[in-house]
Amino acid sequence: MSRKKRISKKERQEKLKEMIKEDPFQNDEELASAFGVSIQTLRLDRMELGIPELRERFRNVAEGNYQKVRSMVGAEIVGELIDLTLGKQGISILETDEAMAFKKTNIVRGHHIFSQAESLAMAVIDADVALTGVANIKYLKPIYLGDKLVAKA
Amino acid sequence: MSRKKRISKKERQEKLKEMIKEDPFQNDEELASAFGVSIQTLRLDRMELGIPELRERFRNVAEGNYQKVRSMVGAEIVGELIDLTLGKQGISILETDEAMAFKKTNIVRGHHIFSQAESLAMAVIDADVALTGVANIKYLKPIYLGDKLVAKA
DNA sequence: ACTGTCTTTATGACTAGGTACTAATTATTA
DNA sequence: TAATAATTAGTACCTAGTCATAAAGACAGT
Repeated sequence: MSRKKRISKKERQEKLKEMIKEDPFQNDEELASAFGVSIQTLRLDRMELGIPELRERFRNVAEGNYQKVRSMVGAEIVGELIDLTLGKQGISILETDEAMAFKKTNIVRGHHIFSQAESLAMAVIDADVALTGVANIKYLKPIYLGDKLVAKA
Repeated sequence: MSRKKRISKKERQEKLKEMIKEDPFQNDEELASAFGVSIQTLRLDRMELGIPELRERFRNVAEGNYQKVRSMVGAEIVGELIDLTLGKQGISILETDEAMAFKKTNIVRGHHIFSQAESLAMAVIDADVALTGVANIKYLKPIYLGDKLVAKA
């Protein structure tokens, strides 16, 4: 008479994966009690799924994101970064470069256009959230090597 | 006859601040040996400067950045997110909202304009690095509630 | 030279959030 | 019911620290 037939291992693990994708910053205790299982069980699940421990998850996200920011700050990737005040504003200028385009066509990859604006924005964002307009970049026309992208209000 | 007159406390702390700004992901041991002081000294320095421990630094960067991404994925903040393929492209539409502007003037905060484009770009960026044009948003004119921002190639 | 203060280093107890392993208990199923 | 799978418990250990206390070293002024 199992009053609350707990979900199966497989089910649980599936949900665990989702949960961690949604919010990777919960420790084993929190996750375990979310499923109503012991902490050991949850750890077994994590192991079986190859999910690293909380601190490593923090590290992963932090380093991953830091690289993006660094990729901006370090001029080598984003180009020249002018006047970046974290949390306030930033301006970056980048000459298009071979590495950025399809090597064959010299057409700059569409999503890089995004990236430019976006990564700058990333640097700028901080505590305040809420945005404004419409990012409406839709590959209206291909950008060629040397072209410039202007994001305008 | 101090052969290698170690730098002063003040000097050391100044450099420490810089080092951590440059690369926040070093532990006390690494930092201490970088200065040739004991780990305790370095910890004192950190305390005096109000620099949190490594794990907290990880957490800060991770959570800070995760929020940015989440703020995009979760439509409640960025608005409607259309067609976001991580690592490839993304389009988001957002109606301006009271929360985004200065409550008095109804002028949308300048850096949010950035944020819009940038955070989208963040979502798009992934493995590929290298960007294209020029983000040239310079508060040419104030954006009012309901206005739309168009980033164009 | 001695005192007082600042700085640095040492030491020990404690913490979070784990890993790794062993063992025992509880379900489930053939 | 016996075998197998799943869960739980318990212990020792780890990292990267905190916090408090104490001792040792450096340097200045008198």
